[in-house]
Amino acid sequence: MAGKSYGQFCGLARALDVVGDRWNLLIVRELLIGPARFGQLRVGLPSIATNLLADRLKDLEGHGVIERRLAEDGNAIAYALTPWGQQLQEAIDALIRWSTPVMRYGRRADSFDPRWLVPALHALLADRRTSTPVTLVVLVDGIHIQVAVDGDGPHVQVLDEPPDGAAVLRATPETALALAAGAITPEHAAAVSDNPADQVAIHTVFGPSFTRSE
Amino acid sequence: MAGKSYGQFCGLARALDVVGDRWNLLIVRELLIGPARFGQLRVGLPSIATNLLADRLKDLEGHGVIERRLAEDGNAIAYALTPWGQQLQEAIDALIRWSTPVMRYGRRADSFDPRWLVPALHALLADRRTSTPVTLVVLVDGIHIQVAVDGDGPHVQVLDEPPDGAAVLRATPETALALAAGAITPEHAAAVSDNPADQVAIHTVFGPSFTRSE
DNA sequence: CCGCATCCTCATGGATACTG
DNA sequence: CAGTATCCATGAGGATGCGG
Repeated sequence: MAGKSYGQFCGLARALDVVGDRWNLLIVRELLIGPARFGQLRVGLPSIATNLLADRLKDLEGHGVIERRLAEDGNAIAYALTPWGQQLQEAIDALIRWSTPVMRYGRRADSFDPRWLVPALHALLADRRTSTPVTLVVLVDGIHIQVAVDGDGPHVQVLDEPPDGAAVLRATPETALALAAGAITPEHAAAVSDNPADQVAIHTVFGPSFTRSE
Repeated sequence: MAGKSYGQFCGLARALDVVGDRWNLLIVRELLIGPARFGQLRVGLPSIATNLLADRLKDLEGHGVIERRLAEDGNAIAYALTPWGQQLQEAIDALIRWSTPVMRYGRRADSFDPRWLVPALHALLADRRTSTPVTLVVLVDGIHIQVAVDGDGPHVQVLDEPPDGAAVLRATPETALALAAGAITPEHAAAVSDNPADQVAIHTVFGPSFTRSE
């Protein structure tokens, strides 16, 4: 059921023994966005075979990376990361940052789920700090993604319903990524917004990467 | 030859399209220690099939992660990381740090190469900074590993020949890892050394993890 | 020896049908 | 909806061959 161990007394090899099998880190990515049920995982992992998803979930649970819970609606099962599993965010962030050269090629024929911007924005904005908290909502493909930056760093989450009164930046996936990666300037992106208040949030979140005091 | 793409417009998925196949990150780990020839890679990757190693090297070269060079001795081929490939260190560091819970089980029946302590020590000491540079040599299984910490962080490398005059800590693999991970105190390790000068270096390198000014 | 290429076997992944 | 069972395609693992 599980992949074969490398049999090496090495941290990297042992980490890969746990999460190195195909699909495993993508499942963790999905659960990093939030707890999910089997069917929801299938949506975020189009093209995974159901038997593989079931196998991987068992493996990850057995290794202590994820756990089964009761879903909010009572009797169904939901999967969620354990504290140890959540600590994979640092590694996933690093891999996402490393991938920026191959993301510049654009979407091509790949599938896309706007919720994937959650880990991406977190990774690319990981070093952001602000003394006064700032919130910006990025609207991509009809999904509202809230990016809040404070003294602890960025906090990114999907909003279930459109916010009112918040600064909103409507963007394509490519634009949102390029902005977070610093490949295009906030000035360029801000042009698409008409609200002056939005401009401040856009510049604060996506501005130069050194620590900002304001 | 190469594994199948996930077909997702997501940084993590694209990163895994490049380095997610079995053995790939372990090959990068070996090259992070230093450029190596085919045969040297086989030593650091016991149990890899030679055709797989050849395949993976082609894949990684094709993706721009590694490159073929002329070895030092002239006409042979050596493999080395490209600048982009070197940037995988951040991700590998994160995976190594994440693996500490599964490293505490000890070596068991796994194979071991003391050179694997190079990425491990780098990962576990990554946040160390000192205003005045400190150098400590860790001797494990007859291999001398130099750990130099300065204002830029730790610099870890294998020494080809024993140093003279430097502080040396003789340790088992488990002890070296536990020390770097903060699982045991420098006092405990320092007991194995008899040289008072060594004690300073041991405490500076392996002491509490907050930034040290001295 | 080193750096692969070829062949063969079998475990794993992938697609689809099926069941509680 | 949440998986399990089945079957086929593919890639890993291991042995061996072979030119430089």
